[in-house]
Amino acid sequence: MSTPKEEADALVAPLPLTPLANNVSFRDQAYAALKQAIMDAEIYTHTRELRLDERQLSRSLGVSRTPVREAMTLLEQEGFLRTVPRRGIFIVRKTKKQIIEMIEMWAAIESMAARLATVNATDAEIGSLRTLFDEFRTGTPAEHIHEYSDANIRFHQAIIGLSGSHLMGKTIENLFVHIRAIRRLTISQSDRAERSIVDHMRIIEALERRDTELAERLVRQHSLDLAAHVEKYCDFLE
Amino acid sequence: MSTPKEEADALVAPLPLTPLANNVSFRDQAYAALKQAIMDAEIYTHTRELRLDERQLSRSLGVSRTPVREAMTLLEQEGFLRTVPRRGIFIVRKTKKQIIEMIEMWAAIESMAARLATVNATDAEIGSLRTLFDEFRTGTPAEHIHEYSDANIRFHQAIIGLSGSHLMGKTIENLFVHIRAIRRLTISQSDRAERSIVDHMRIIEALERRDTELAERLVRQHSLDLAAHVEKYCDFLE
DNA sequence: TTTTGGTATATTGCATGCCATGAGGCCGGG
DNA sequence: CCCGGCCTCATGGCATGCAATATACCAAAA
Repeated sequence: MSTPKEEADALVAPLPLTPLANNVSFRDQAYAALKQAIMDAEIYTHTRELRLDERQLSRSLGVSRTPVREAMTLLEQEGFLRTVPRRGIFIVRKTKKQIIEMIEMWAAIESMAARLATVNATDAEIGSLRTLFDEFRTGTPAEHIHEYSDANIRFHQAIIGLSGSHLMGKTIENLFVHIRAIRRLTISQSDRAERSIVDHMRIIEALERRDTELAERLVRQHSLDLAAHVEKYCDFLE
Repeated sequence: MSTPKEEADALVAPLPLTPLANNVSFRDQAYAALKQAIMDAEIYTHTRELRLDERQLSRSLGVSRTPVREAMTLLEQEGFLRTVPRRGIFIVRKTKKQIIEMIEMWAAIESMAARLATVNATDAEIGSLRTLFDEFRTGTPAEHIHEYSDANIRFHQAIIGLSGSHLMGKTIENLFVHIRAIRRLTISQSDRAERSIVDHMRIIEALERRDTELAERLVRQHSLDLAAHVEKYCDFLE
């Protein structure tokens, strides 16, 4: 015989359902689609200007202009687009100075993240870096630049993750969209790939030894080296 | 007698004009107005939830909902608002953890800015910090907390400015909107104001001596001290 | 009294149409 | 050939109306 309480429990049917996906508004979908399209555009491999059209995009996405406009408003604030009234909406190509600023900002954030990681992360979390590192090392740089570059970025994002700072993760994410676009153009130059592997190994060791100052310095220097490299050899970026 | 080349040069009239300010769309005006209103809302001095209404705001601003919506889309992405479909739009009150993350990010950026400043800034630019410092010191903390706090923030923004990084300036600007809101609540506690003056003086001296490592360390520690203070004494933040 | 179902209301999401504007083409004059 | 004025229309900015739905309230049944 069941008590009233038990009957009630049986009736509410505690099926473990996921709360449906509420945040898939057309605006957010358009935002994601446009951002992906911009990332895939390989904007630094050619020089013609890339113009978008609200109406055409809304037709392509099958929604009205309003959510597309709102998505483009977001992308404009993030620095991916620039809208000029009555001229069009253009994909922004970053100048060399802007890219260097982004790399310096990356250096600032990731070095602080490394500092925090030596204090906050568990040994297991730090240890997981070695997995990513293997992934990174085994990708033969010259042949699989895409996979190599992506593994590289995942490694750095993992360090940010170790800091436990959600804000840093979110900020770096957008920077990497830009940096990734030019990284493929720089990673194959000189012996940067080889040196990256050494740098990454040293960073892991410093984190494992909880050497706060060293980890911070190594991470910072690794990024600033890239900035210096871009400064010297990437004049093709305007 | 002038050559044709010289005549041409004379005709082009190289007046250094600014490209006019075209960005005064209703959307941008609404964005500025709303952001200011949020900053003035003193959201941390009371606990009731703050809801906004699209239509009421559009009536207040004298425009339609569309530009207001786009402005709110921006503010939502910047973390000032949170919209819940068919519920309303709410001003976000940051949790203690989020505020600490913002202060850590501030520490990351400003310490890197100090590093860059020791390399890039001119003596005159660094010297201008002393002006701000006097402004900061003469504001008697206990009596004019607002002016004091604003002068404080201007000092830190000036350091970011010395780095020459536009990106860092823009990023810090939004962080400070949040940090300013709680700074007034913390600056009067203990002897933080007195120590800030000492810290600022040491930072200026390190910059003047172009001591990259020291300047970076002092700036970082100054910010991280605030983070630790908030961690210890600001439990009222949720 | 408690619960359940229905309905009114409030509020955002989206679609659509109009408008102001200026970029670019065209033409006529020099 | 060059230049300036005019016209057209593409295009982003904005206003507005409809749709969807979360919430509150109420009435009726258990």
